[in-house]
Amino acid sequence: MPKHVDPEARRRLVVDALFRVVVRDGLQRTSLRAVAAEAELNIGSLRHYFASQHDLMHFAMQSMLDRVSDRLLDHIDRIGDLSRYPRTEQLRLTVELLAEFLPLDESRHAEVTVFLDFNTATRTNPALRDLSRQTAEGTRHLVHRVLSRLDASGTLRPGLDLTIETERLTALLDGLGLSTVLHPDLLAPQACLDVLVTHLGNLSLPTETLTRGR
Amino acid sequence: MPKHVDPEARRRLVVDALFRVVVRDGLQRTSLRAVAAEAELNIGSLRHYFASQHDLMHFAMQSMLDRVSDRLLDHIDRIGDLSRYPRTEQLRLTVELLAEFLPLDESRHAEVTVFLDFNTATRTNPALRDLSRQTAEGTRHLVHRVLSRLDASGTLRPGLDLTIETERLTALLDGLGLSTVLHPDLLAPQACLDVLVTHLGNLSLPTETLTRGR
DNA sequence: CCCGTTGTATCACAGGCGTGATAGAAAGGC
DNA sequence: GCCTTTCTATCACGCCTGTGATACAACGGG
Repeated sequence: MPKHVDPEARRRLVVDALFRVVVRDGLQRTSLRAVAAEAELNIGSLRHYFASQHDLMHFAMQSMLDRVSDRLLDHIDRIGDLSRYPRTEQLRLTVELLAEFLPLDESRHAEVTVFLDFNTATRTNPALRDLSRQTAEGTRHLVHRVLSRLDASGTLRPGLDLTIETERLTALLDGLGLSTVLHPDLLAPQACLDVLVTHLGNLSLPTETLTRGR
Repeated sequence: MPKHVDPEARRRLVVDALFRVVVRDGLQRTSLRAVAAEAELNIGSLRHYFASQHDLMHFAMQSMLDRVSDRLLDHIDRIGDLSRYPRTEQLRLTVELLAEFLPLDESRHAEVTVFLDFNTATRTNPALRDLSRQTAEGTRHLVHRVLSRLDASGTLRPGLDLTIETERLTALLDGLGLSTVLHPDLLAPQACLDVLVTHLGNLSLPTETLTRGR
């Protein structure tokens, strides 16, 4: 016995509309009325599902983070145990995993755009700071874990300071996302990927050593 | 015979106030009234020096970019001909130059904060897009030039793709700035610098080769 | 059928915004 | 001293914002 409307689906619909408005007009111009219009909903309806603007924003940001997180966890699951792959393959898989952070297709481009707008907003918006903080820590943890696994497999060059390398790779991913979102014409998706490949190649042992070590 | 007020100084005063408001409250909440209050000026006065909000914003962004640009050019002048230094010194000088982009002290922190807020705003603000675009290109040119000089001096490892390396280093700088501004507690200035040093060290020939080559 | 819950739709209000218009003060060349 | 230019200060207007209040429709269990 289904209820007339599914509140959860309704919220998703609203949040999707919000994302579209943010991508199109920026978070600054994302008002309740604009979102309602985009969702083809009356503002009264919208407010029935979100008590306040803050509620909507918080829920939207949380939703975005959940989607990214889910996709990453799913990707990690699909990979399984990294150490069972040959080392060159490990690098390829790692690139693919980290590419989830990059705006390489339209969907991820939109996602990174929203991500960026929300996160920069948190600097002066205490209500969302915790979310942003946790995300930043989460990203670092993931990057650190990935690097640790590669290191444990002997794929990386010895003597790397993983703390620094984590920060370096994280900053690289952030910077690539920023550039691509702000200046898509200056940095094509493929170039973005090339940079990531180069970086990981740089952290790893030379190819001949890798293939010998397979 | 000095005029009672120097219009140029007045504008600088207003722009400085605007920067403080942006740092404190974010660009979103930087209204004419807020800037006027921060500058302890009447909004009528403010509007006498800036015909419209757009004028003020454009002038402010241009001013910020000019300051960064001036500081960089000045720094480059101070260095002079890079190739006359030993190679390890070249790296140190390069780190120092590129550190001008990083929020390592309070002044540069504020600057990067404003820079970031303005640039992210340009995504959905056509009025400032050109400025942002030129800046992005300018940064890439500078980074490319620095890498080229190092390469010409034989300080870098051979076989590097400077196009990719330019993008990589630019993204790294952007990412470090972003992290430090959004999460100062997660990435200390010194760590920021460590990452940059590591990166440049990574691009260059091993130290023993460098000292032999001096 | 009836009633409570759920959803939809409006209205009104206070507050902030950029901006046009305007009035008055202050300064400086003549 | 006068007059023009420069500067300061206010008022009012229309627009958009989030939100409280409220009325009305629609559903679904009893």
